[in-house]
Amino acid sequence: MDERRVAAIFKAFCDENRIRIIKLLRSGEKCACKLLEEINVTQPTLSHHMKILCDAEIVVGRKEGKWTHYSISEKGVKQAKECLEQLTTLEVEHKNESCCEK
Amino acid sequence: MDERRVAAIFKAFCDENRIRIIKLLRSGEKCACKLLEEINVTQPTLSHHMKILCDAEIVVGRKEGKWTHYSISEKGVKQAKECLEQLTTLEVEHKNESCCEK
DNA sequence: AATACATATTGACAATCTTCTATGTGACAC
DNA sequence: GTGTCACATAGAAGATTGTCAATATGTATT
Repeated sequence: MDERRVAAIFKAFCDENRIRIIKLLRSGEKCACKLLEEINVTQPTLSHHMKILCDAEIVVGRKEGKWTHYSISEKGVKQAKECLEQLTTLEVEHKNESCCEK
Repeated sequence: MDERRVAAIFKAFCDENRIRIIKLLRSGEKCACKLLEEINVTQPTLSHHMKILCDAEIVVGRKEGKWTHYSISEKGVKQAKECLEQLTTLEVEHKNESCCEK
């Protein structure tokens, strides 16, 4: 996965309000109006954050009439975890000798 | 863990150059000068990124004379993984009824 | 069609972030 | 001490992001 995509995924977790939103969604699907009641931003700002969360695929939106119900995407979360794992696992082969020895 | 700290941790993974740096460190400890050769930024910019990575505790620096050797922090990575896990695991209790029903 | 409601989009502004140049600091060699 | 090297810090410029008010879009109701 390229650096650009990785950055986009973890951008979901880089803002305090988005983290609050994710935490709220742990208790299950919620519509935007309910989320709006609980976090202290205007409706367009919430909409903006939901877009970032959906683009990162951490959250999915389900439209139903006038409402949009948001929930945590198990698939997206799995991908984020795998991404974090792959990014931070030390390589056993090709181990570099340290540079700049005394 | 509070939202501010969570955001700081994942900020480590929100920039393309920082992701490149982390990837480079998968092959083992590297000093700043070596990292500088491989990513296309100036020395102060690298220093700035290393500070963010160290603050997030994803990377640790080890000073040795003039040099600083950086490596991935197993402890910090573990914490980030646990944080991601905790943030995205659905709660079984207190399951909310969906709002805004037709 | 007219209205009301839920959400998205636009445009502007402020805050934050990335990057640079210039300079500072600490370690080693002479 | 003087010079050099590796890295950090300060300050400024430009880009990106978060936020809001205003407006648009789409859906249901009357």
